[in-house]
Amino acid sequence: MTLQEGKEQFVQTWGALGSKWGINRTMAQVHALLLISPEALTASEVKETLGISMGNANMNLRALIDWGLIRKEHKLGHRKEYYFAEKDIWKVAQQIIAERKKRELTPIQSVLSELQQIEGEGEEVDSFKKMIDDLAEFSNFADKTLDTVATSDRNWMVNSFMKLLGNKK
Amino acid sequence: MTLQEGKEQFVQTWGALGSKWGINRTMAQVHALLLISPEALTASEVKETLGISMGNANMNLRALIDWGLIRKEHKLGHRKEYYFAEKDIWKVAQQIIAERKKRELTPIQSVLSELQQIEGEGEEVDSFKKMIDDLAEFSNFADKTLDTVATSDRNWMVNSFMKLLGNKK
DNA sequence: CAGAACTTTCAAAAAATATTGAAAATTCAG
DNA sequence: CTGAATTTTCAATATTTTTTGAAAGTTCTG
Repeated sequence: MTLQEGKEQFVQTWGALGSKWGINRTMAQVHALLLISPEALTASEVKETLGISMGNANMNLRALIDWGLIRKEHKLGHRKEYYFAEKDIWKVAQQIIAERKKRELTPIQSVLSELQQIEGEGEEVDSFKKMIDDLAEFSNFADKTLDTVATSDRNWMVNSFMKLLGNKK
Repeated sequence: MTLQEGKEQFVQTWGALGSKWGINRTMAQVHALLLISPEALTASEVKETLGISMGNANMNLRALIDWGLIRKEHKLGHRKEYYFAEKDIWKVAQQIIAERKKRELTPIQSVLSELQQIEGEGEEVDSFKKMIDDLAEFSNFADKTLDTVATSDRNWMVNSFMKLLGNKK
């Protein structure tokens, strides 16, 4: 397999993975492309490489900036904007965790608190409340765990989990 | 908020969450419905409650069985099949983790090993290989961590992560 | 400051995904 | 076994999501 083939397969694979996780396939491909690009790229280069329209390239680049996964760069003497990705995979993971937590976990927690307020008594109400309580407890656990992971450095992560693995039995 | 309203909002919310995570909205709603249903339900009841077709109900129920999140039950003297969900949220989480790991992480790891085989030399090849290596290392870490989480009981999970949180600083 | 280069927006079109409904298959009571 | 009840399948349809492309906006050079 040549470098070129490898890069293409990587972009495809990353795109497929993204779409399984509720992330736009093209956005994931743009991210993949920038991850393996040593140099910052222009929107036009992204457009050409992936065979997408300018508007599409632009929208997905902006979405990636919103996610904190890539940044813009002005090159002196150049008119165009250059885009480059955070290359440290551990930081990438932390950023994704932090964003999804903010976008999804927090709203769920607020819905769960509301649902804990339902009125009425009886077996049915109790069992509903039990499920909501369990979910709230679980999401609390997830919240704390993800916070810890998302604010830790790589060495801490690896060490702690290795310890965890060792302790288990 | 009444029980009925609460149940409806829960089903809606769970459906919306699922669709953000690459899970069919209706499948997530069916799951939500069974999670908060003290009794096992027939496909017809699911169809009626969610206002979907029989075919759709059937397909999503089967998908949930494939995911190991619900099971069928034959009731003596009844012709119909009854469906019920695993209610222990920690087990549900473990099941989802185990399934997604099997369906997504494993295939990615195999692609990454292939990509480590690319030929050629030079700066560009080295930086590509570096990224692939980093991803492989990360996915290994994720694999082990998720394995640990997915095979542990709830108390072990809570305790360990609480320790982890305590140790951090 | 004019206008070329580049970026952004967004309504319309295309593509991908989910749903229906009707037919086929299966199951089981009588 | 028979046939009514129920479940399953899947091609056609509907819905949702993504992409395009053209127009508007912005920026910066000369």
